Amino acid sequence: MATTGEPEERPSRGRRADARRNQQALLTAAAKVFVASGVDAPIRAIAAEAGVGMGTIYRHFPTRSDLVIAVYRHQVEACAEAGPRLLAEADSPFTALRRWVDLFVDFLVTKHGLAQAMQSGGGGFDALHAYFLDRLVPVCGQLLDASVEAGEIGSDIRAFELMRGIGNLCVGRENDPDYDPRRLIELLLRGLRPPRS
Amino acid sequence: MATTGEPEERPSRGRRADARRNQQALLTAAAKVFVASGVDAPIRAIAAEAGVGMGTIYRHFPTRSDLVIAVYRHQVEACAEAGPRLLAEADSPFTALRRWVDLFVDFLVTKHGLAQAMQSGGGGFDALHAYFLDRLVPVCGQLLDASVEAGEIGSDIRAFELMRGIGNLCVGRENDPDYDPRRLIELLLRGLRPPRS
DNA sequence: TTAATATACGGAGCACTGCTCCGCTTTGTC
DNA sequence: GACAAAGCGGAGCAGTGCTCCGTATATTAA
Repeated sequence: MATTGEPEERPSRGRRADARRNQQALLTAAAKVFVASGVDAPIRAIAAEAGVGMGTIYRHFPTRSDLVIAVYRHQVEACAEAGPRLLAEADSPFTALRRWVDLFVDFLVTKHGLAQAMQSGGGGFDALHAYFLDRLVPVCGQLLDASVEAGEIGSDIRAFELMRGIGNLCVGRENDPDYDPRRLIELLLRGLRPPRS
Repeated sequence: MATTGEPEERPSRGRRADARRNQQALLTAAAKVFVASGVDAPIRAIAAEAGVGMGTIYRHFPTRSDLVIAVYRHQVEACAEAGPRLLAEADSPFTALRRWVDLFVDFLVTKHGLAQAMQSGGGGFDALHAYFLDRLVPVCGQLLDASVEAGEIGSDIRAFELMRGIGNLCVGRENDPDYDPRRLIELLLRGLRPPRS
């Protein structure tokens, strides 16, 4: 079963002080290790970095997903909240969509292995997959709907499919000069435009 | 170093009879296990299925890539050879490209985990990645060039990037009714069309 | 302050996997 | 049949995920 939960949302009221400290230390350590070794770094390495035992990390974050979600929650939220804002600010819904996709891609490609993990790769990442989708698909759907309404999009693509495709295109070794996911995503977006009359 | 290989191309002349038998048994066993458990199935499982020891499998196929390549070589070759043929047969270069991509996608999505492995996921799959690219990028490039020449393509996408994008879009659990990579690939191809005048 | 209890900690240990290494077996040859 | 070369098998090591439970600590009550 996927753990749905916000382990660090409630700031640990009523729990023991050492537990709170350890949870914070784990988040900090995980962020550091993720940058260095990717989101599928050995759990032991994160525990060591935080100076705690294996049991502690599993108690606070039963699955890998829980830890990754906790580490990146703020940024995912920011991305989700940017959707409506862009829609209000931009010249047109499609421009907003384009910018939002850019934001999303920026987030993905700077996190080593996150794009891979976000696609239900089959590790302990199921909850992560669900979290991203639950949080961002509606936002993407809103941008998509607005673009359709404005007649800027001809295709009947669904938000889930688009997001999954974008995520997939971001999978792979970062810093590869021969592969820029943005270029392909631009192509994908261009493919959404209505057929020439 | 990536083994460049063709271990089964030369039909084992001059080698001992048991070695030839085992190699064949391994190919058969691997094909079966790949279907059941994907291309990243435990090596032990393949060895067991073939009724040989660990040493034997590593002697014949030093890396996982070597084994995967050997198992699917025929189909990759068929795909590579289909390129020029389609170019000759089809109404237009872009139609040929479209059909070829279809062929490629068919191949990828029916092999559990192959698309994932083909993108240098970082396992023992480096040689596999190189093989696919060496063999298919030139074919794709030919189709792309012909399409550009015919004025059917406006973008300056390179073959490597396109193939990599297609491969990426095919990554993920097969048989997911909510995600059809073909739809996104169609969008991608549509995005290649020249901008409306 | 001290005692009692719930809470949390730590890491040994098991299962699984990749890969190597080397003593033993089989094959081909004379 | 004897011999060397070729090949085989699997024990064993290292890395990893995850669990389990004896021990330590924080908190509360007295």
